[in-house]
Order: sequence, then C-alpha cells, then structure tokens
Amino acid sequence: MAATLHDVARVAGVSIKTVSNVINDYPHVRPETKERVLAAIAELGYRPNLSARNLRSGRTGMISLIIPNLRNPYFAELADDVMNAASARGLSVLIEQVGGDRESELSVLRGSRRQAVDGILYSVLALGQEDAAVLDEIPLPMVLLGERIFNSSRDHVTMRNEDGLRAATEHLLAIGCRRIIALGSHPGEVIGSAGLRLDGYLQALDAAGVPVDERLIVHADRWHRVDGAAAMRSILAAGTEFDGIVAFNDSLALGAMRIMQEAGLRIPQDVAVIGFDDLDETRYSVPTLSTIEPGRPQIAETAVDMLLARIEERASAESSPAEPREVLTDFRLVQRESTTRAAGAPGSSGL
Amino acid sequence: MAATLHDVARVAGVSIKTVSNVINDYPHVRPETKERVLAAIAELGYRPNLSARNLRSGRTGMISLIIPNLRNPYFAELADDVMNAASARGLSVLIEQVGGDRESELSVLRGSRRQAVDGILYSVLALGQEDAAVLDEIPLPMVLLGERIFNSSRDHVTMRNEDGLRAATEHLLAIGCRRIIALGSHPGEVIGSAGLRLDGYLQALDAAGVPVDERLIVHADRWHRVDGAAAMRSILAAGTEFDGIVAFNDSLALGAMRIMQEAGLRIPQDVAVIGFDDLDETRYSVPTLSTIEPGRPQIAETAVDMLLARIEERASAESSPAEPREVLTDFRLVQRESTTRAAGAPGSSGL
DNA sequence: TTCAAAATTTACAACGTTGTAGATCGATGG
DNA sequence: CCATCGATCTACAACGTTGTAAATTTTGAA
Repeated sequence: MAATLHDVARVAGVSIKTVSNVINDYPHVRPETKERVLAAIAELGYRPNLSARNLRSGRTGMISLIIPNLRNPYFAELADDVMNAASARGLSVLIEQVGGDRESELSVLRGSRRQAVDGILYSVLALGQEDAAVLDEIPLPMVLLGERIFNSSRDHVTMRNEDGLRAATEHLLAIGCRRIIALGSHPGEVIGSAGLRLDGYLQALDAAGVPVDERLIVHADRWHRVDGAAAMRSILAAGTEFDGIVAFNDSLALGAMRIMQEAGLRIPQDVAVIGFDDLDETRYSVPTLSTIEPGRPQIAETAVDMLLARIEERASAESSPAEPREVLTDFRLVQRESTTRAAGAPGSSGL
Repeated sequence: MAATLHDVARVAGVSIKTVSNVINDYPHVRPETKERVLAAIAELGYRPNLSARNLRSGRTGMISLIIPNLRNPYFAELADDVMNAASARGLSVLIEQVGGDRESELSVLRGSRRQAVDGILYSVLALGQEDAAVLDEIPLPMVLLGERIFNSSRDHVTMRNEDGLRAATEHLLAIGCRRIIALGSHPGEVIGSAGLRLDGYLQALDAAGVPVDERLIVHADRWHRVDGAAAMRSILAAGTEFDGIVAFNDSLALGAMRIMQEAGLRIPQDVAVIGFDDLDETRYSVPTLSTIEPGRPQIAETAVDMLLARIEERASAESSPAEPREVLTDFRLVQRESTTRAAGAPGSSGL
C-alpha cells in the first residue's frame, strides 16, 4: 500500500540504509546519490512510517495535554497556546479531557495512551497534596500547569494566583468598593487555585484594614458561567449587601453579571466587577470585563520548553534528573468598563 | 526501562506469545496460566507499547480532527463533541489547527502527521470545488464536516445550512421584521457555508415577498465576534436602516449586538437578532441570543462512525469502497430573548 | 602505481508486538 | 492401547525504521 524505505531503495537502486541516511541528513552521501533518492521519494510519494520510527527511537513526537474540558474557554485558549508552542517545536498535541473529578483524573493519568506520548502537560484540577505520590509514579516526563501540588517532584508552571487576586481586590478597593464579594471559593482548600486566590483576597482586605465578612466569601464548586449565575442568584436571594465582586475567574464573573443585570443592578455604578484569566470574551461582554491577565501564552511556552528539556534529559544520559523547577509567570491587571466608574464611561449606553 | 512482553513472560514463566494472547483475550488460555500472567503484568506494571502494536497492526487508534482554531467557540464545542464520540469508540483525537487560508489547509492535509493517524475528520473552511481532487489524493480515510465540496468522493456530514438559515429568517419575518440584515456573506461563494446560508436567507425573503436590498447583505470574511463588531460599525456608519439581523453564526451576532448596544439600539425592541450554532454563550449573553441549533453532537457522532466504518472497510477486504455518503443533520430553532418582542420580555431589566 | 585514509555505502540486528504454523498435552472413542 | 481431536502453548517471522560495524569505493600522497 504505502511506499516504504524498501520501495524507495529499489527504485533508486541503493540500500534502504542509504535512503534512511538521505532522509535523516546524514552528511556522507554523494550529492548525485542523494538526488536519485530524493527523486525516488518524490516519485513514490514516500512518507516515513511514524510507528516504525517511534518504535525504533522510543520517541513519538507527541505530548498530551490533560485538561478538564475544552468548552471552558480558559482551557480552549490554553490548548491553543500550547498547540502553537508545541508545533513551533515540532511536537503534536494529544488533548485528553478529564471529568474534573479525582477519579477520572487519576484514571487518565494512568491510562494507556501514556505509551503513545513522550510527555504530559497536566493541568491539575481535582488532585491535591495527598496525590503527589501518584504523580511521581507516572513513568513519563510531566509538567504541571497552573497549580501547585506541594512536595511533588514535578516541574510546575504556575500563575501568580495570590498576587493576581490581591491586585484585583486592591483595584476594587481603590475605586471605592468596601463590601467586596469573593466569588468562587472552595471551602477548606488551601493549595489549589481557589485557596490561593482566596488568600490574595484576604491579604488585600487585611492590608487595607477592611474587615472580612464571611457572607461575602461565596462558594462555587465549578467555575463555569452557569455556576457564577447560580451563585449570584443565591446571593441576591440572601439579601447580602455588596458593591464589588472579585471573581476567581472570568466565567464566574460573566455569569454573575448576567444575573445582576436581570435584577436591575448597574455595572459598574452599583457593583464593580473584576475577573481573572483575560478570556477573549471579556473584551466583548456588556460591559467589558476588567480582569487579571495571568500570562497564559508564557505559561504554554515555558511549560512546553520545560517538558522538552525533561524528555531530552531522559533520552540522553542516565544522570540523575535535574531538580524540579517552579516557574511563576507575570500577570497584568487589565482595566475595562466593569470597574471604570469615571463619568462618561464608554459603552454604557442603554445600560 | 518500561516492562515489555519479554519481561512479563519471564516472570510468569511462559512464552511472550502467551502473554500476548492473554492481553488480547485469545480464548484458549488455561485459567491458571491466565492468572499467572495477569499477576506478572500487575507486578511489573506492564503496558503494551503502542508504537510496536501500531507497527504490527497498521492501526494507531488515533484520528485527527482538522479545524481552524480552538479559540473559536464553535470549534471548541465541536472538538469536545468529537472527542467524546471518539473516546466512546476507543479512539484518541489529535487536533490540528489550520490558519484558515487555503495554503495552510493544504499543507496540513499533506502533512507528515498523516502517518500517525488512521483517519481524518476535516472541517473544511477554505477549500472549494477546485480542490476536490487534492482531497481524493490523500491516502487516508476522511470524513468532511459541515461543508459540501462538490464531486469529492469523500463522505460528508453536513448541517442544513440553507434550511436552518431560511428558518431563522422566517422567524424574524414572523415577528415583524422587514429590513433584515444578512450578516456574514462571502461575495461570490456558492458552495460553502456562507453561500448556502445566504441562499436560505434569499429563499425566505422571496417566499415572503419581501424585496432583497443589496445593502442589507453584509460581508464578513471571518466569523469571529470582532468581525461582527467591525461589520456592525460600518453598517451604522453607512446609515443603513434595519430592524432585524440574521447572522451567519453566533459569534458574529454577539459581536454585532455589542456594538448596537453601545450605539443605543435596543434588542429586540429596535432590532431583533438571531444567530446560528447554539454556542453555550448564547444562553448567557445580554440579551440571550436566539439561534439555530445545528445538531452538532449528532454531527460528531455520525462523523466518527462513518470514519470508523471507512477505516474498517480499508482494513478488511480489497473490495471496492462503498459509495460516498452525505448525511444531513437535524436542526432546531431556539428562541431566546433577542427575538422575543412580547411585552414583559424577561431579562431586559436595565437594557 | 600503490597504499592508507577518508568517504560512501551496505548488511544486519535490533525496537516490541502479533499472525501463522506447528508442537505438545490430555482426553476421547474405538 | 492407539489414533484423533481439541485445547493450549510456543517458535519464528514479519511490520518499517535506524544504529553499529563492517564492506566497498574514492581520494590523495608517496
């Protein structure tokens, strides 16, 4: 069916190894031989069989990206960034979705596709400290994204969750908010994004001398728009007073804004809102949403580089692996309409 | 490093073929042997090497999904649907993004990852009739998604572009719109989604006896929110009068709504808007967006099934391949606030 | 012209798996 | 007790590639 090295060799009148040498740019091939081989390759439309090459080399040129769900725009944008970074380095990306619960994350990590990739980029969601040992067992290079599992021997690329959320909270304080809802907490969580972001919120309040009101710390297990909407409905039902919202991600903020608007609250006049992630859609919502840009492209680039380094480290010497590294990316506060209270805020017509 | 069949065989005291037989559920293995082998597999943490298996079997268990861009929510949701359908059938999905221009689509189609997958799901964007021959040359099973390339010998799974857009237009006519903008046309295109959808629009106007006004057919090369916003700005600048918009996809509609709201136009009171695709976010926008639900999960399921059938057809006999099939999925009009003009429309508070 | 060194090419053996064909073993039936 | 059959297991040869080591050719200097 498809042409192989043997076919090309026969047509070119050389050995298969010479064909292989031409393909791999081995230096000692006579120019005229090379030409003949290339002609044969073109004639037959030969393409190397990747399974065979992988079997021989032990490398597949693929990495997997484990994320909860592509419908979540944050992960779709992350996947895009990762695929761009990977393809610039000659790698393909196999995306694997996990349900977002601990069981399914563990089962994917242990899953059989493991044998098909050189390494794993793993966006941790449901695992915690107690699972660090499991991660260390996986016999593949792996880089953790956007999360901090304590004591794991894996490399991390992490955004500045605390600092980012503190900056967001400080921004709301600066424009005059005093009763600021923290939207998206996970009760009891310390290490994950929710725990860290809550910490940033508390730090900012503390620094400003604003007392913490437990009723303003609002739980949301998952961080989709629908969860932000649901949370806002119960906040309104409970009658809690508030004048600002710092949402732990943009989707929560967008969902909450929708419900507030239905209830007749004006943004930012009655309630200022800021999110986290800088999704594309924060530029198009009504009003546009202020947010923390967490350095996502940088996360993707750095993570792919680190993973590639681990893969190469493993391939070369038996030397002991380098120490696990943790990289924190730079964040940036992006102010848009949802926190712009100056008179004549643009785009508020009709609102 | 990683355990192989040989290692397992040694530990279990059997031949490698017996281990292979156990793994592949070959029936004639004594229960006690099987047990011993399974114990050895567990002890060593053995996992089959997929490269070797693929080399031997000629199958990889992977299909690639070629789409323009994951940041486009339509394709993110499609990818999610495809991955779910594929994983239910034991397949993994390799997503490949193409720039959206003809050159990059062709180069990805011819690209070397071809050898790594059993088949291709290809969401055509920039190719047309003149490229049908190129598609036929690709020596891999392939199913085309959401598009109709005439005369290609490939299977298609297509949404009802014309019917859907005609229904959308009829809906606007039914609620009283008379000057309806068709947003997203590609001048000169006949076969692609834009051409078909424009056709649906024209059919609906024709059937209702509403004259066509060329100024109401608005071009938009790409179909992202930003393009919808840009198009709406020029419409407003041109001073064209209109009372309804049928956008060729949801993103265009959302972008256009944003600009209309900035300009003080009320939706749906001044302008009713309907989109196409039923993105998740149409349920959360302000106002929520009426749209055509094109049967995306059905598209994904059907396409994966058809591709699998082609892969198996190829693997088995040398019999001549089955005739190319074209499947049209069912669509559904989803009415939301953006076309609901009845008094007391919900959710319009503040707007 | 001759010979060593360099350049070029080749044969062969892996990589880890599964299909084929055949070997071994026990039980069955005559 | 032996031929036969099915059940169970095994040896071997692929699949298409690349590394190793060795064979062959060419080159350049003596």
